Amino acid sequence: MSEIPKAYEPGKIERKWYNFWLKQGYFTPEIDPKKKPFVIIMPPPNVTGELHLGHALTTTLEDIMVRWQRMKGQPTLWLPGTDHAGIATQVVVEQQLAGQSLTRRDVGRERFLQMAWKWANDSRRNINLQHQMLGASCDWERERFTLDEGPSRAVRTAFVNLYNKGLIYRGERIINWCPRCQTALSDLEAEHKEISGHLYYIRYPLVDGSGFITVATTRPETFFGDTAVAVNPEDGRYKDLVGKKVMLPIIDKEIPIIADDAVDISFGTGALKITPAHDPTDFEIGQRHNLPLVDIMNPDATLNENAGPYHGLERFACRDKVLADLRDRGLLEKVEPYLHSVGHCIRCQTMVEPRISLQWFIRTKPLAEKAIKVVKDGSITIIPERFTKIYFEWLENIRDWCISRQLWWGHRIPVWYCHDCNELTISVDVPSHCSHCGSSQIVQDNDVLDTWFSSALWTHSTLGWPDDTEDLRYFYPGAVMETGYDILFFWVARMIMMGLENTGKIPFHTVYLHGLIRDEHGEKMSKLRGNVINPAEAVNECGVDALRFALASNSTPGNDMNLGKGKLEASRNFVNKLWNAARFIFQSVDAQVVADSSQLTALRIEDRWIVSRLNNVIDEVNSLMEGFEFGEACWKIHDFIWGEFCDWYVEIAKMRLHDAQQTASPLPFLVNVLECSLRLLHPFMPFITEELWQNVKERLPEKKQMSDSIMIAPYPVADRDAMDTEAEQAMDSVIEIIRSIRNVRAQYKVEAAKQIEALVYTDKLLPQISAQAEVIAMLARVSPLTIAHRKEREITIQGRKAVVLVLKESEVILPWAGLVDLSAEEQRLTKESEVTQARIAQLNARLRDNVFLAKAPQHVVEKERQRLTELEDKLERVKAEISQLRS
RNA sequence: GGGCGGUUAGCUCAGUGGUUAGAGCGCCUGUUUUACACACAGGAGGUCACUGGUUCAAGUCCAGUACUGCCCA
Repeated sequence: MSEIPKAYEPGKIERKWYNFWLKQGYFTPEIDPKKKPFVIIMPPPNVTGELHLGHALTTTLEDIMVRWQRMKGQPTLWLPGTDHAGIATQVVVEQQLAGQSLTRRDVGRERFLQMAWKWANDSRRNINLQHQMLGASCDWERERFTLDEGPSRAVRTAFVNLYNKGLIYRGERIINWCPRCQTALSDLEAEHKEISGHLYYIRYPLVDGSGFITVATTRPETFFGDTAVAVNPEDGRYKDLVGKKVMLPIIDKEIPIIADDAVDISFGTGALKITPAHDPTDFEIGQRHNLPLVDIMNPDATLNENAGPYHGLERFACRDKVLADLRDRGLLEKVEPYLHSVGHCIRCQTMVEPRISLQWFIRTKPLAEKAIKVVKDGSITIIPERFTKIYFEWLENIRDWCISRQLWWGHRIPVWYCHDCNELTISVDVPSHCSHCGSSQIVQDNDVLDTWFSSALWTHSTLGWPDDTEDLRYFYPGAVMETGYDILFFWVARMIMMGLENTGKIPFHTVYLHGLIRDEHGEKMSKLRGNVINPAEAVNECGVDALRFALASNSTPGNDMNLGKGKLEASRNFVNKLWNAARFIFQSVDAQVVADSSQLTALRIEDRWIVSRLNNVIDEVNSLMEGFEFGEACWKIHDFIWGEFCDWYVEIAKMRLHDAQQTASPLPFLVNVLECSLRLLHPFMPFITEELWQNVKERLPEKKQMSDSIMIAPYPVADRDAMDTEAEQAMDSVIEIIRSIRNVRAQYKVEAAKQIEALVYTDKLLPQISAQAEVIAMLARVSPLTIAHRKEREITIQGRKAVVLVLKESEVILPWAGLVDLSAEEQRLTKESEVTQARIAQLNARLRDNVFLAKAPQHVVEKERQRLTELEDKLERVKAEISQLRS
C-alpha cells in the first residue's frame, strides 16, 4: 500500500475526487418513473462576483441533503444556476464605464449590453467553479442562467398570461425612485432607516389676508408640489378655515384648505401640506379630493421647472435655500429635531424619492390568497415554523408589486406600443405589427422587469416551463427550498405565488430557512470592519471539508451564526483527527494479514460496544437529518468518531495489535467501523471521506462488490440487533474505572510513566470487567492489577494505606504506602457520602409522592427506582470504606 | 407603533418537559505513550437574565419585566 502523508492535504485530493465524480456522471439523476425524486433547485447567486460565506452555507446545507438522499437511493436532482441581478450588475458595468469617464448613455444600449454579457459570463463561470470547489454535487448539465433563452421565454409567457388575466396593469402610482440608479424600485427594495432630521413649521398665508395656517413638514423643498393643505374634519382649531385658500410662498400659487380623515390631529400643528406627486399618503388624499399632481423633480432628484426659481437645484441644496428664503420672509415659525424613518435604495443606499410614475404592476392580492392557502393547509411546510406567521403577515398585507425597472440589463418588457392606434401589443414572441390595427409602427417598451420576477419562476422555468417537458413532469414540484430567511418575501413567497399561478402546483414541499453569518462576536461581516471570512481563503487554509463542517455544525434552523477563525480551526482539527485515525488503521492493516470479515462474529466486549455505539449514532443521525437538524447530526458523528472511536476503541485496539498472542484481531472492527463512519459523514465532508473510503475499500476483501464511490454507496441504516446494552454497561464501567484512576494519579502527581498497583472489586459485572483487565492495566498504567469479587475484599486491604474509589459498579483501591493522606481521603469519602445521602433523600421523597407515582410515565418511575437502588448500594459501600479507614 | 428572536461557563454557542445542564475556544497542571502537539491525560469554571404561574417534574411550556438584535410600518 502507498505511504499516507502525516497531515491531510486537502487541495489535491479535492480536485481529484470532484473531477472523478463529474466524469462518472454521478451528479446527473436518472429518471425512474417508479421512484419519487428528491429535488432542490439552488437559489441562483448573483453574477456580481464572488461567493460569500452565506452562499457557502447554502451550498453546504443543500449538498448535505442531496448527498444524503442520493446515498439513500433516491433519484436526486440539484439544479444549479445564476441570476442576472438587474441593478447590481448594471451598477458594476456602469462603474467600469465610469473608469473611462463614460456613462451607459454614451455607449448606447447595444454596446452596454455586450459589456454586461461579458461580465455576466465571466462571473457565471467563476461562480460555478466556486461551487465546484465547495464540493457541490449539482447537475451541471442542467445549469441555468436567468437570462437564458428558456427562462427568458418563461418570463415573457408569465407576463403575457398575467396581463391577459388582468393581473398585470400599467398605471401612475407613487413608487420608490432611486435617483442614483434612476429606476423605480419595489417596496421591498426600499429599506427604511431611522434618520434624525427636523420638523419644520412653515406658515402658509391665507389668501384673504386674515393670517396664516402653519403646517409641519420634514420636506420643505417639496412645497412647490403642494396642491392643498389638509386638516382633520374633527379638528376644532381649523373648522373655519376649511374651504379657504392659502398662498404658497415664493411661487405665489393659490391652493385650497381641505378636510380629510387621514390627517392626524396630534401630528405637528394638525395641518398638513399635501404633495400628491411625492408622498404615498398625500397621493391617496389627492385622489379623494381630485387634487392635481405636480411633479417637481427630475429623475436625478434635481428640481424641475415646476420649482420656479429653484429649477436645477439638487433636492437637499434646494431644501437649504428654501428654508433660508422662508426664514427671510418670516414664514419659518420653528424647527424641531425629529426622528423619522426614510426609505433607502437597498443596492446603493441612496435616499429614495417617493415619486409619481407610470410603471407596470402586478395585482398581487389574488396570487397571495392562494399562496396563503397552501401553507395554511400544510401543502408547504416552513422550517422553522415561526416564519409561517411572518409569511402570512406579509401576504395578508401585500401591496401591488412594481415590476418595471428603468434599466437596460434584464428581461425587456414584452409590450409594444403602436404609433398609429396607441394600443398595446403584448406578446411572447417579437411581433411584426400591432395586434389591434396591424400597423408596423410599433416600438417595444424600453424598460426591463424586476429581477425577482424571473427569480419567482425559477423553480419551473429551469425545468422547461412553459413547455410540458419530461423534466417538468418528473422533477416538479421540488422537495426542499433552502435559503436564507432574509429573502422570505423577496423570493420564497413570490416563488410560491408564481409557481401556483403558472403550473397550478406548489413549487416545493418544504421551505428550510437558515440564518445569517456574522463574525465571532456577532458583528455583521463587512469589508470596512475587516472581519470578512472569504470562503476561498478559508478553503486554502483549512480545506473544504473543514469549512463545510464549521458551517454545518454551527447552524441551527433560522438562527444567525457567529463564525470566526476558531470554529474553522476546530473543524480542521477534526478533519485531521479523522485522517490520522484512518492512517493508523491503514498502517495496522498493511502490517498484518488482510482482515477477514468472518472474524466479525468473534465478539469481545469492546467490539460489541463500538458496534453498538455506532448503530445508536446511525439511528440518531438519520432521525436528526429527517428533522433538518444538520448541526446536531454533525455533533453526533463528531462525538462518536473522536470521543468514542478514537479515544477508546482505537486505544484499546492498539494493545491488541501489539500483542502477538492475541487471537481475536480488532482489525475487522477498526476497518468496518471506520468504513461505516465515513459513509455516515460523507454528506458533510465529501472529500476526505471519499479519499479515506477508497483507501479502506482497497484493503477490504469484498472490494469487488463495493460501489466505485462513497457518494453512491448506501447511507448507513441502524441495525437494531447490534445494539447491545450489556456491552455498553460493561464498557461504561471499564471507562469509569480508568478515568477515576487517572484522576487520582493526577491529583497525587504520580509520574505519567510510573506503574501503580490497583485492586478492583466488583459484583455482577465481574466476568466482563475481568475480561478488560489488560485494557485497564494499560490505559490507567496500573500494575499489578487485581480484579476480584467483593467477597474477597478484606483479605487484601487490611492494614495498608490506600485511596479508595467507590464507583457505580465497583470499588477501586490504590494502595500506596506512605503516599496517601488518610485524613484527606476520609474527608473526601465523607463528602461523597453526604452528597449521596442528599440525593437519596431527594429520590425517596419523589418515590413516596403518590401523585408522582400516579402521573409520571412508568419508565420514568422505573428509572428513578433503579437510581435509588444504585445510590443506596453506593452509599452502603462508601460507608463501609469510611469505617475501614477509621479502623 | 406592530411582530419575531435572543439572554445558558471568561468568549462563541448546542440543548425536541424526565438523572447531577453540554461542546468548541480560552485558562490551569502534566505528557517527545511509534495515528494525530491540528494531539493525549487531568482540572477549574453555571442562582440557565429577572418575577410569577402551569406541571408529579421547567434551562425547556405560559404570562409579565429588563436588556439586546432583527423584520415590518
